[in-house]
Amino acid sequence: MEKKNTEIVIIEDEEDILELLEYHLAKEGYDVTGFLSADNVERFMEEESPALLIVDRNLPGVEGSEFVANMREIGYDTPVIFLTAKDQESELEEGFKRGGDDYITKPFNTKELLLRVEALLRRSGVKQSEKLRYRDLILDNQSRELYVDNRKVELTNLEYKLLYTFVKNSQQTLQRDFLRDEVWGDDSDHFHDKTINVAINRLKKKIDPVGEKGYFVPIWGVGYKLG
Amino acid sequence: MEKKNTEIVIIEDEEDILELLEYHLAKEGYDVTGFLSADNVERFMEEESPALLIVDRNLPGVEGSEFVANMREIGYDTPVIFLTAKDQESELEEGFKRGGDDYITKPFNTKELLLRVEALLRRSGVKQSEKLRYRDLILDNQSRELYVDNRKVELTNLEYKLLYTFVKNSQQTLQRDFLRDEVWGDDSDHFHDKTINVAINRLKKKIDPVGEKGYFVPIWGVGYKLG
DNA sequence: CGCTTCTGTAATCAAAATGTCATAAAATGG
DNA sequence: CCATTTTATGACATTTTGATTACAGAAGCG
Repeated sequence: MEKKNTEIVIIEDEEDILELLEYHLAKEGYDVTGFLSADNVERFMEEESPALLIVDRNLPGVEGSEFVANMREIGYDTPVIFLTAKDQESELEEGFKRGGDDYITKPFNTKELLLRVEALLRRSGVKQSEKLRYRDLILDNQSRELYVDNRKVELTNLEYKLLYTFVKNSQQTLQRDFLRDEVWGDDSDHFHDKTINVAINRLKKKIDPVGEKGYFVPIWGVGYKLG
Repeated sequence: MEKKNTEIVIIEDEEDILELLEYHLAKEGYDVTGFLSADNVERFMEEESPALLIVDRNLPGVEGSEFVANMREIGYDTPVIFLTAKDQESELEEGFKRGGDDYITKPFNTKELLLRVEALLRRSGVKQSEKLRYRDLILDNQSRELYVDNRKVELTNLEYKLLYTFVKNSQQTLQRDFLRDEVWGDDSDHFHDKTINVAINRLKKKIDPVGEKGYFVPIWGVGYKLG
């Protein structure tokens, strides 16, 4: 999912709705944190810097719009989507005026919510970095991170370059010479025969420790290709 | 009105609605230019750079969403509000996917439209926030001050630039070359390998003397990223 | 000037990554 | 099925890189 690392905070006192939201957003690949009240949200934001807030207008204790107004005052410009049960214009207006960026009325359509979330994130400049994917691998060149089946896997520089080269040229069989030039650099003198084997072996173990995925298929006498 | 000089373009083939929109938006102080079709809009945008487009989805000739998609393709990222007569989810989705930023269904409530316009303009950077945040760090570019967990911390010029570069590009892994260009300047010849290490080390000690926050994560052989 | 502060350089150490080698396993061609 | 070639794997050695500290030149400032 391309939204990895995008954190979303939801503040909603109705537990059912909170869970529903968490479920759908998490399914889209967002990192979601839910709160039943605005109480500890500020502290959380200091620690995590979420990209988006989804806030119920009618919260117990501090009103949702009031909370957002406070956030704005102390300098946060995190985008906000308000949830509002009623469809009254005055409330709606107040929400916007206090610094909300969008709102949606309950009961809401999940798809619409997701679209609004996406649009708001795009608007607010959350970088949708270009991502390469192959099967369940996702390479994020912006942050130089690899996700395997949505789990982050740490790679060394060499491993990353190697995997990148393969994913960039999936479909093709990559010859050893090609890999040497592309990954190690043409200048590489004294290139040991088995260096590539070892490197691929290490990479394989990191992205598929069990060895059931068969990402790399050796082409005898030629090189490797993705499988 | 503080919206003076903010130009808005409306493309709407129903003349009544166009006039209505022009009237209300002009009353709010925007500079409004209406078009009955998308025909001459591109030329207009080249000359005027409006801050916002309001586009009917169902235009004669070129479709509204198609028009916007074209605009995006040739590089415009002007925010767009779509007007759509129908309430079909598929259409809705298509509009968002093609790069529109919001939509509103006809018949619409004028007040809501105005609120959306306001929110969208605010979000798209008409109003700049001078504060940059990351977790519990607050960088105030106005005064060049840094607050860590609401305590002011003095930074040297270099340190500020360095930290600013990181916060501005949180999410990303910043390569050493990039940092050198960005913080030290491209002219910097004879750049010692470890200069960046030392600079980051000093910065780390200032903003996190205990060393428990882990702001900077080294990416081996590449650079650093915020963690 | 003389002082302080900032910042680059160098040296040392530790950790991580990568290369090399030895051996096992697998594929190929008779 | 065997001999040969190629690849896989694990252990070890080497190299590269980063953290940290100390030092010294440079820049600002009174």
